[in-house]
Formats: sequence, C-alpha cells, structure tokens
Amino acid sequence: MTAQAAQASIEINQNNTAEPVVEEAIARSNGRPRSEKSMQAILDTTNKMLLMSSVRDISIESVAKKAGVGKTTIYRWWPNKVSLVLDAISGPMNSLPAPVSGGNPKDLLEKQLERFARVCRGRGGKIIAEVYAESQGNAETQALFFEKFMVQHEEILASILEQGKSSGDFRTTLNTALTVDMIYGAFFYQLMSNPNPLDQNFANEIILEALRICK
Amino acid sequence: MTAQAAQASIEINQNNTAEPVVEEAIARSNGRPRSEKSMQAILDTTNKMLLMSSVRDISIESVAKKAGVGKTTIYRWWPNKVSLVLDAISGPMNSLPAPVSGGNPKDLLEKQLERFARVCRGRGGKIIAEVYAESQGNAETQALFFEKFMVQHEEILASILEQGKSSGDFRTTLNTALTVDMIYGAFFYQLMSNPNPLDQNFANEIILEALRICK
Amino acid sequence: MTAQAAQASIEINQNNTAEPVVEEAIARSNGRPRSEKSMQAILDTTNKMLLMSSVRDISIESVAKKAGVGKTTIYRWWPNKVSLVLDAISGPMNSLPAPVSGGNPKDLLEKQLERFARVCRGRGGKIIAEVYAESQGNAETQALFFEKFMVQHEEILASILEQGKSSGDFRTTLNTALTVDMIYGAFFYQLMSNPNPLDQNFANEIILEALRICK
Amino acid sequence: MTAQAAQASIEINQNNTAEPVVEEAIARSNGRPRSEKSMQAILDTTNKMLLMSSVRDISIESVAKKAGVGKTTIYRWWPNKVSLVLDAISGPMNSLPAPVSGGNPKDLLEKQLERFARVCRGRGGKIIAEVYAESQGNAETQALFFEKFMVQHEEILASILEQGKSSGDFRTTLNTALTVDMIYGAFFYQLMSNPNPLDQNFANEIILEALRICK
DNA sequence: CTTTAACCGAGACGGTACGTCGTGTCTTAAC
DNA sequence: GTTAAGACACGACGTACCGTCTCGGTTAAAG
Repeated sequence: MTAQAAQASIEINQNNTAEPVVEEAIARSNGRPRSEKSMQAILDTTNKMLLMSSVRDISIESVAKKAGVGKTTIYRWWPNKVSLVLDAISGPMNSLPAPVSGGNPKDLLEKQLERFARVCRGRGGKIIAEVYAESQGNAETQALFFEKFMVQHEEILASILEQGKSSGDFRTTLNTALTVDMIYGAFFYQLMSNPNPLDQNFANEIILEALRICK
Repeated sequence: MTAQAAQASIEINQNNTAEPVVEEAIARSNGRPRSEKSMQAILDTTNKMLLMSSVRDISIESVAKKAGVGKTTIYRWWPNKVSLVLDAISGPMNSLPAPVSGGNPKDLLEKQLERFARVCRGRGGKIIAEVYAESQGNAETQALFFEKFMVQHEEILASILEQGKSSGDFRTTLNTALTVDMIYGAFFYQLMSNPNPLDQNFANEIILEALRICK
Repeated sequence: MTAQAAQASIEINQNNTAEPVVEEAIARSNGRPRSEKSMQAILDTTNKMLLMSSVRDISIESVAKKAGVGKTTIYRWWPNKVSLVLDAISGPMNSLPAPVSGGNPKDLLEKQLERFARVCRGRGGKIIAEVYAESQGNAETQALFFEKFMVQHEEILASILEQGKSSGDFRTTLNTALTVDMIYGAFFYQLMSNPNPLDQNFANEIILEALRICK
Repeated sequence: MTAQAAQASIEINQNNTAEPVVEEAIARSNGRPRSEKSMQAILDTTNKMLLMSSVRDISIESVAKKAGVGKTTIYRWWPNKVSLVLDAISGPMNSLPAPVSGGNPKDLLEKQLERFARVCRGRGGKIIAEVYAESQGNAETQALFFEKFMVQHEEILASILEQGKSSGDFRTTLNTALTVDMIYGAFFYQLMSNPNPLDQNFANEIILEALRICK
C-alpha cells in the first residue's frame, strides 16, 4: 500500500504544500542521506495507528516497532510525539480544496467554515483534538500545534472578517481576534466535550450563527 | 496550616457548597472509617503541587509520597489523576460569590461571565485547561470534567440566554447551546493557546462581544 | 461439609491429641467469648486452600476473605502464616496410628519410618516441605516448624536407635543424632527436589537402607 | 574494587570455570551490547547484600537501587530473584580446589565431603539454604537450584560411590542415589534446622559416618 | 576507489510511574 | 472484649515508555 493510499483513509483534507517534514539541513556535504523509505514508513505507521488508537495511547516505541525502524531514527527527526503526529496528519491534508479567495465576505466565511468543518469530521477531528490536548502542558508543543495547524486557519478567517468589515458586509464593531477565538473555540469545545465525532448539524448551525454574529 | 488556607492560594473561587469529595457511602455500618486527615492531606498536597507543576507532571506516586499517605489510599477513593485534581480544585472554589440570579438578562450575562473569568484568572485557569486536556483520550474522564466542572457553568449561562430571549432582551434567533459553546469555547481556546495566564483584557472584551452577539 | 470431612482429604495422618490450637486463655472473665466457629472456619479454609495452592501463594488476606473472617482475628491468634498452616495441618493428623512402641528395634525402626512416610505421601508431603521452606529466613518460624512438627518424629527415631544400640541390634558406632538427620534429611531432600509428590519406591528403599546402615 | 575481591568475602568456594552468567546470545549481530559493568554491579551488589540480609529480605528493587541500575536491566537478564542469587553466588565459587579425582574411593569420598562442607560453612551455607528454601513453591526455580548448584555435587558423589562399589571398597548393597540423598539431605537438614551457621563438628562427623555407612 | 561522515536497525541502558497485592496495624459499630 | 469489616502506611511487584547510548553495517559524496 502506498503512503498516499494509507493516508487517504483519514478524512483530513487540506491544501498545504507538502513541505519538508523537518527543516532541511542546509547543504549537508557528505554522509549517508536520510532514508525516505524510513520516513514514509514512520508517517504511514503513525497514521495507521491513529485510526485505531488515541494519540495518548500511541508511543514512539510502538511506532518504531511497527514501522520496522529504530527508535533513534524517529527521535533524530522529531523531538516528541506531538511533532510526529502533526507531521503525520499534515500529509493526508494535501488532497484538498484550496483555501477560499474571491467572492463576497459572507460566501467566503461560509466556505472557509465548511472547509474547516470537513477537516473536523470523523476520526480526523478527534485526532486533532487529541493532539491539541496532548500538546498542552508543554509550552513548545503547545506553540507547535498552533503553528503547524491552526495559524493558517486563523489567518484566513481573520482576513475574511477584516474584508467584510471594510466592505460593509460585517459590522465594524466586530472584534476580529475574539470572533476567531469564538468560532474555532466552539469547534474544539465540541470536539472535546464528548467521545463521539463532530455532529453534522453542529457544523451547519455554527455557520449560520457565525453569519448572524457578524452582521 | 488549614486546608482552607492552603487552598486559598489557588485563585479559583466559586460558590459551591463544600459537597463531599466522593459519593458518600450510604450508611456504611462498620469497618474503620475513612481518615479525614489523609483525605485533606491528599487534597492539600495536590493543590500545593498544582501551584508548581503542570497536571501532566504530577503523579499519583508523588502526591502519595508528599502527603505521607499510601498510594492505595489515593486509588481507593479516586480512580485516576483527573478525578483527584478535579476534587482538589473544587475545594478552593467554595469561598465565592453565589451564582448570579435576579436582575435583567444583560446584567446577569455580564456578571456570570465575570464570575467565570475570575475562575480562569492566574494559575487557576491554566490548571483547569490542563485538567481539561488531561481528561481527553479517555471517555470517562472526559465526561467527568464536564460533569464536575463545566455543567454548572453551562446551565447557568444557558438559562440566562433563554431568559433574555423570552424577555425580549436577546434576539430570538440566538442558538442557545451554540452560543454557550462559543463563549466557553473561546475561554478554553485562549487558555490553551499560549503558556501565559488568561489575558485580563480578553475577559473584558469577550463580555462586550457576548452582549453584542446576543442583541 | 464438615471440617472433619474437608480435612480428611489431606493425606496427613498422625496421632496427636487434638490439643487446643493456641494456648487457652485461662479463665477469661468477661467480654465476648472467642468464636470457635471462626477458628474452625479459618483452619478449614486454610486446609482447603492448601489443596489447591502452595503455601507461598496463600495469603492471610485471602484466608480471611474466604473464611468470612476479619484479618485481625487471624492475627490475634497466629503471629504469621507458618503458625497458621502448621496448626491447620496438625488437625488432619489426628486420625492416625499411635506412635510405635514395644517390639524389637528393627521392627520399630521400620514401623516408625513407614509412619513418617505415610505423612509425606501425596499433597501432604508437599505441603510440609512448603511450610518448611517458608519457615526459613526467620529464626522464630524456623524453630516453630521443628517444635510443632519434627521434634516428635526426631525423638521417637532417636529413642529407637538408642534402644537398638543398647540391645545390640544396632552397631554402637552409630551416631544417633546424625543418623536422624540423614534419614529425615533424605526425606526432605527428596520432597524438595522435584515438583512431584514423594515417590512410593523411595519410602521402601530408604527403610531398607536405614536398616542396613544401622547394622 | 574488582568483582573478584567483592565476591571473595563470601565464603563460598568451588572450582567452576567462570562460565558466563547467562547463556551467551550466540552471535548477536547488532544492537547495543550488554553492559558488563552493569552486570558486575548487579552481581556484586547482590553478593554484598547477601552478607547482611536473608534472601527473603532482598528485593530486586533494592538491588537495582543499590547497584545504580534500572530494574528493567535486572529483569532483562534474570527472570526472578532465585536466578539472580544463584548466579551471584556462583561467582565466588571459582577460587576453589578442583573437584577430587584419582586416589582410592574412601579418600575421594572424604575429600569431596570436605569440599562440600567448606561451601556450607559460615554465611555461605545459610545463603545456600535460603535460596534452596526460596526456590520451593515454584517448579522452575526449584529445578534451577538443582541444575545450577546441586547437580554437580550429586554427580561427583554418585560417581565416587559407584567407583567404590566396583573396586570393592564399598559394599555392593549400597543404594547410590539414596546415599547421595541422605548425605546432602543431612547437610541441608542441618542448615535449615537452626539459625546458626553449620557446626564445624557436624562436618567432621558426617564424613566419619558416611565412611561407616559405605563399608 | 578509498576515505569520511552521517545515516540506519537493533536493542540495552538508567529512570519514572504505573496500578496491584500483601503486610501487619488501626479504628469503628455490633454483639 | 472479641468480632467482621475494612481503612491505613508501607514496600515490592513486574510492565511500559521515556529519551539516550552504543554497536555493526550501509550509503554516497569528496578526495
């Protein structure tokens, strides 16, 4: 099975540009190059395990064993479990509708939230909530989660809100940053409130409510 | 030092009625009674450790050792760390303003959110976010967090919103459940976004924004 | 099932005079009398458990639970597991041929060894070896084992040997104490050498060999 | 301090050929090699503790702590305490007179028993009895004790007796196996009868008596 | 075409914590 | 004043992972 195939089974989809997993060592002169095969095995195995187990229940040790890879190899490229999982799930997000652009702010808002909601559906949403939770308690991983996952969504949403405010579609009293927090906060609050995947209705209603709030 | 004094150092304050930490065994006839001294030592030690360490970094083992108590004694009364921490922090919440009631919905909303914000200030808010995160990944502890901590706040807020809707102060299109999620979701999203305690301004602004949203 | 019936299933048999299990509290004036029912329940349960588990695997805790008795009650009357087991197995030994006496030394020797061998057959022998082993490492229980169980056998055998030496049936160069050690030592060495019960042939052969040694 | 020096303080001496403590993994290709330093620390610490505490009172946990070694490291190489102690005490037995050979059977018998008696003197004898006792109740450790410790002695003694029987020095009616049991059984019966170390006279007398028995 | 150096798998290492079990002591109310 | 019940402090169990470390063995560019 290809990595592509394995990862497609996770319903996380988002258009990011398949950037290198870790910062590229700039101009390494000689020595054995990193094994792409091992990297893929690690990421694929992680994704496969995420389908069955919670982030909490996955250990670096078990990933290494299942992937047929030395523990050192994982630790060489990822400092901790959160980094690994974030990279693993960022793979499946590649086959996705591009971030919205163009059109009137209300449509853009609706489309962006639908886009985010799609990411949160099914097991994917639970995984994200689990990494989010797992990233807490350590300042670095906490920051990493936002940097690798949320920043893009926050920026898009914020820019849509600003657009709407200047175009007159949204009220000017709208506190942009806070509204972003409220909307994505509601998503996570839902995801972390009960063991079931995100309710379909919830996604629809929050979009309606968001539109009402903004105007 | 009394338990009261020790616990007061955590800035969590809320008026709940000093209810028993675990469900009271109804009319246990004989056998050695539970040692209130040990219970208090456990809860006090937990609170003391929460001031210095994250929930993640606290272990049942270390609490037992510091409290001068057998590990078994802790496991006898609390099935896991989340339960213990939730009981520990529910103690300090006793010395608090009563839940709001009476007055017009807008004032009530403002007061309730101020009340919740006070709970989230300082180390207290971080602790709550940490337990919240720690409770994820296990369905039972996840439910426990809401049951022991959030349910009360959710119910109060929901009833205020309903009140406002029927009194005409708030718009009738308001989705009560969703609004509750957005407001408390925003709080947790903030608390879990960066390692610093909750920004003072955030509390003020979310109250303003909440009022705008509702009308 | 009566205690008698339960105990009869252990193949330990020896004629001792059903003496009280512990020193009788002489003329206790008032207070609740000791519960003979509990005593019997404890001893019966211990015997029952000895049929299924090794002495090592039996705990005071489990005896108390199975016997429906407080742990304290056991500790009040027996200081440790070895004492308890020794008392428990001394019960079933009551229905036994009296210690040998009268007749010529060679016959006496044979009969006494047959009598001891009967005690060591089947599960009974393993239990004895297990208590023996369990009694090691603590000076008091070590002494207790000999006092409660071996002393009688040693004395009988020694007196037979002495009798034989003075009657001329046995050689006078025989070191009585050492011969006792060698004979009973051989029994225990056998019992503790393999997990199976004592071999039937072994009993017969050691008697023959003992007779050869003595003369 | 060398392992040799540390172990010499235990009065167990016997000439076995410093064989590897655990079965050598034949040609383990890769992976970090076993730390000889840790192994020695574990064995030395065990020996040191055996001088002060009974086998019963020594815990894997305490050995690990004193040896500055992870508990896992001990469990990786020894399945239980008995295995560990047997390996630990088999070290000090290296600096010893070779097993007897050549000469007439009576001399051989005498020398072999003196050799065994030397092993049983002082704390060493008590330790052996303690491991013996500790090994009971579990079929595997029971077998292990004999395999690692007694088999060699039994075989030597048996061969001497057979030699004597065919040379005419010992009576042909002698039951070899049984005699071995009686002699070593007597040693253990003595060692396990009282908390003191083996009586010096006992060793001398048993040798005399053994010679009388055989002829 | 050999050196060099980073990579890789395997897996041992010192640790920390887990949740459980049993010890022997204690503290009740009931009898 | 004993009893059943059962809580208590303690200590050890054997297991799981952590993140680090050491091996023997690739692998490929640089000399």
